[in-house]
Amino acid sequence: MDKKGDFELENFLPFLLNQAAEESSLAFQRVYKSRYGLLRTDWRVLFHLGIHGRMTAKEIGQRSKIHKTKISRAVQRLAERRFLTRTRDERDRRSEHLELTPAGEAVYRDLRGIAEEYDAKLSAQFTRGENALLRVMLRRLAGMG
Amino acid sequence: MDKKGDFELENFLPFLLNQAAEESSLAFQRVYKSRYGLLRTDWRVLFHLGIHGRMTAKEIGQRSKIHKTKISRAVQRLAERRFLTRTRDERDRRSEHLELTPAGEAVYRDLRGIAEEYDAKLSAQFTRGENALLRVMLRRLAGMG
DNA sequence: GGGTAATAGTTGTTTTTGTAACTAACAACA
DNA sequence: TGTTGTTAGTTACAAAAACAACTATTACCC
Repeated sequence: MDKKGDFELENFLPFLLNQAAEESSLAFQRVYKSRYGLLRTDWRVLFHLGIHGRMTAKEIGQRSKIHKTKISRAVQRLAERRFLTRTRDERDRRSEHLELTPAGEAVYRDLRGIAEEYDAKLSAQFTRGENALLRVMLRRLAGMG
Repeated sequence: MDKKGDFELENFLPFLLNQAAEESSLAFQRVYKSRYGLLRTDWRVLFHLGIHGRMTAKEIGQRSKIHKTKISRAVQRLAERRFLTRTRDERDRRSEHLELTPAGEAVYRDLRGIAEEYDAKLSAQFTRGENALLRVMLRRLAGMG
């Protein structure tokens, strides 16, 4: 049926990973977008702070590999909505410490619960071993291995 | 070390998939971008035509799940650069058949070779069985299962 | 100390994307 | 035929991302 060769886009890992990433992000995206008006970078930053507590924009960047301009703007949006506070480091006045406000914590807890549920639902289609292996492989591919 | 709970962003599938997708796309992206000035949607459309031969924008959309406006614009760019030709279907004059020009074919063959090589390199870190399982799982997650 | 380089984060400008509304062609059917 | 609905693809405008240049502060080192 297909014209030439045996190359299949559907087996090309970068393509397949992108499709899986997009599809699996959709349902979760709808929640943080419609419920809190957050952008993708927003919830990621929020989660980093929710998980690790106070950190600087730089530290978030190191962990997430999100570009600093995206982080800067996400922090602005989150600060405007009083989801986090920024306090200058007095030892190094270039950087500032970011920390969730109670309101930010509440959003984090809510989204985190949804994330856990959603992750469980995705994982339910596979066995325990398959899930473990998948994560190992993805971490390796992500350069987090 | 971490402040609260045991939730780990690094295990959340949508996050992990995105990181893996981005990281694994980087090297290939550099090639099609720097060598041919193509965008992500451009090479995908190009590959669909390279693999399946003549098809309409709609058919590409059905297979790839790329939105029709993105396809429309990619087709425009590819047509401008004479990588493909558009011919109206005389039976249904709303749609047109897209087909790679020899120049487009050449680009496709080049990129396809690079894609195959690159995919092989990525796959080399895993066993045969692991690779097979990974693709099955990703296809399922991508809704292509 | 003074000059140069590095770092944290921000801002401005250009590309790309997302969304919705649109055109043109066809279909269905009274 | 005419009316209404659908489909293929495009265009316009708003939202977001990418990239480069910028400010402010600290570090290095002669």
